[in-house]
Amino acid sequence: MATIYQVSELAGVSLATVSRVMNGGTRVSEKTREKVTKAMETLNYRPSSIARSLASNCSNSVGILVSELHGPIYGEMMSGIEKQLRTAGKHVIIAAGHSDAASEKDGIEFLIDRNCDALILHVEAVSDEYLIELATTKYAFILINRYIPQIADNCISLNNRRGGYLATKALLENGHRDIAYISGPLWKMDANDRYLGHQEALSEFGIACNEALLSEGNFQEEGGNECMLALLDTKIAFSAVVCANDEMAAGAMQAARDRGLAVPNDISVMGFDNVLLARYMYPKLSTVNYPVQDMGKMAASWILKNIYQANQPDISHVFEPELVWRDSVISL
Amino acid sequence: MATIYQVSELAGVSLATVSRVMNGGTRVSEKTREKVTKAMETLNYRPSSIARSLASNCSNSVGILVSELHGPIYGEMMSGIEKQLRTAGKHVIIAAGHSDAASEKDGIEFLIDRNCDALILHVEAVSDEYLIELATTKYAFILINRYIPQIADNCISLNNRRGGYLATKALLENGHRDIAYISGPLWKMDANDRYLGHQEALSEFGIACNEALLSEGNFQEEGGNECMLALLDTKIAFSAVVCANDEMAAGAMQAARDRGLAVPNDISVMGFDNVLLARYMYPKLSTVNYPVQDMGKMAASWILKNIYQANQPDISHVFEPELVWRDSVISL
DNA sequence: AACATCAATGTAAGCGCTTTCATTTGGTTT
DNA sequence: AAACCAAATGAAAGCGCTTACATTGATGTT
Repeated sequence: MATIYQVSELAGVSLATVSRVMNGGTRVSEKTREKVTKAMETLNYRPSSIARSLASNCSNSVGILVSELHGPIYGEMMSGIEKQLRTAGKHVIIAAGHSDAASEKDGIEFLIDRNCDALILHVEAVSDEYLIELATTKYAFILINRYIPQIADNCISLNNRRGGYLATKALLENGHRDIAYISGPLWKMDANDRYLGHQEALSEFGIACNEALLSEGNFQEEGGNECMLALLDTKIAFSAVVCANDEMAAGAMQAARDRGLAVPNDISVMGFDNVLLARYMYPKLSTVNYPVQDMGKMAASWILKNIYQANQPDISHVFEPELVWRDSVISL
Repeated sequence: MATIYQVSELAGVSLATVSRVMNGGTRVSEKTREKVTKAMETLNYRPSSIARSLASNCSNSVGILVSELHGPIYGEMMSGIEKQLRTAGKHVIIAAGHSDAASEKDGIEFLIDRNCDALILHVEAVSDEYLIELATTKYAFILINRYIPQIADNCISLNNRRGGYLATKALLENGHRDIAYISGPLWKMDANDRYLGHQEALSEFGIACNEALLSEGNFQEEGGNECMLALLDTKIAFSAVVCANDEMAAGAMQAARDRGLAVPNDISVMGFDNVLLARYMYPKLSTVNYPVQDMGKMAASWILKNIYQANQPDISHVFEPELVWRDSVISL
């Protein structure tokens, strides 16, 4: 591996000059720039990103922590982030947090120890306080899918409440009046917001929210299944169920079928997130779109702008969901 | 940020000693080890991974290039890799190759420029020659899901042929005799191998392979859909179709339904890969399991063993697929 | 012609570690 | 008590860059 030293020697200039032509910025005469460039090519010179990092105190790396590397949401998110960041010559170091507080902290520490210039965090278990402290005292990061008022500028989130509202409103507008709800764990803010939106839509249509028609799930297929069964067991009639995410909707559909109910004819099902599999389900799932890839891109932009002083369009901190109409809901 | 220098000062020892206690290995008296450890804690010392990398000529990072960060397969794969590598204190830098030769080369260069100690590559467009040259002259890497005889030790792949064989054999054993096949792009080795397995099973049962019942798709849902339509249009009767991956199976099922055929009663559908969505489809898809997460882990082990001299169990280079029996196939 | 100015280039001091080699230390041996 | 030895420690030279500051040499000014 050729070093900058050998380049400088071959080109007959000083180290500083080589460094200058590498980094573009400062003025170097056209003649020497050419000499140096040619020397670099001859030697097939590759600057050592590590040495640069040490000398410049900037690693050009950003860490990203997601709950799981698999799973429908995270892939999209990382995809958006990577695209944006690689274009800018930054690289992405990944780690998984597994939705567990200790493990999430671990992941954050790990990334910090890796000298990332900044972090993109999708964490759900770690406390607000921890994050607030991290933000104010130590490290640059942006939070995806979470909103903490005290550090609002570090947050990029979805308007979950509006999403919940849209889902239920769509059902309402199509004649449904008895609507069950399968929520995520209500201690999670997004789950809670989505449910709030549901209530809002109901009350807008003058319908009392029947607590008996709420079942709290775990955001997973099997939870959706169980909740649906529980709902059916109440013997309270309902013509539609809205699920706080698509996986649970899949489980709910399955449960309905197992009880001999047809979707959507006997019961309409609404999802949330619009993950890939929503399109693959049968019937295709009506759901609410969560523009997670765009949000990933935006997070990357935030970092480019705030950490690397790059020009970037304005940052949106809250994204709006949209209804996606497919086949799992009928009009009454 | 405290540096090693401050630690050495506070502990009253030399830099070298601090370095020694950090790196465990060499002998340091218990007393000084304690002094140093305490000093580190007091100062909340974090070694700079960058400085260490520069000095030790080892970045402790491994680059991973996948076709897409989203998509059902890659998430699982990265998940396996990350788990394994992080446990060993290595970090993972990701990049996407987008199944395009130029873009894949780009990604590889990018990762090399990032001073990765080794690479894990899931590439499909780049040529064998390029990879052979890379392997022999320049860089350490392991290939996932690809087999190149000349550099077999750098490859971890699935026995695709056997998978194809298993899929068709299962159908055969359940009484199906007229079996259509929707393949992936046959220039891709995995697609071709799967098809070869299909033929093998047929001939084992003494059935001639009818070329008219082969339709070449693109490994995507919409391709599966089109192929199925084409197959149906031939008017040749068949009671089952095996698809070279699950996405195409989803498309095929959709197409069958659009033509008024029930799955599995009128037609059985077999997939391949056992991606997450196979479980979510309706009916649940019978398929062939592709243990991609384990393969990711194995790739990581290979690197740990070969690059970092860690103790690791023996490396398997080819993984065996297994049949997953679900609801999309009936017995005749 | 003497001087100020400024772009182009060079010098050298780090950045925070690892590692080789030399030195010190304290316990054993005789 | 002298001599010896291994274990513990220290000194210092890098690793391959960036960058503040110094130097050089054209050019323009008076």
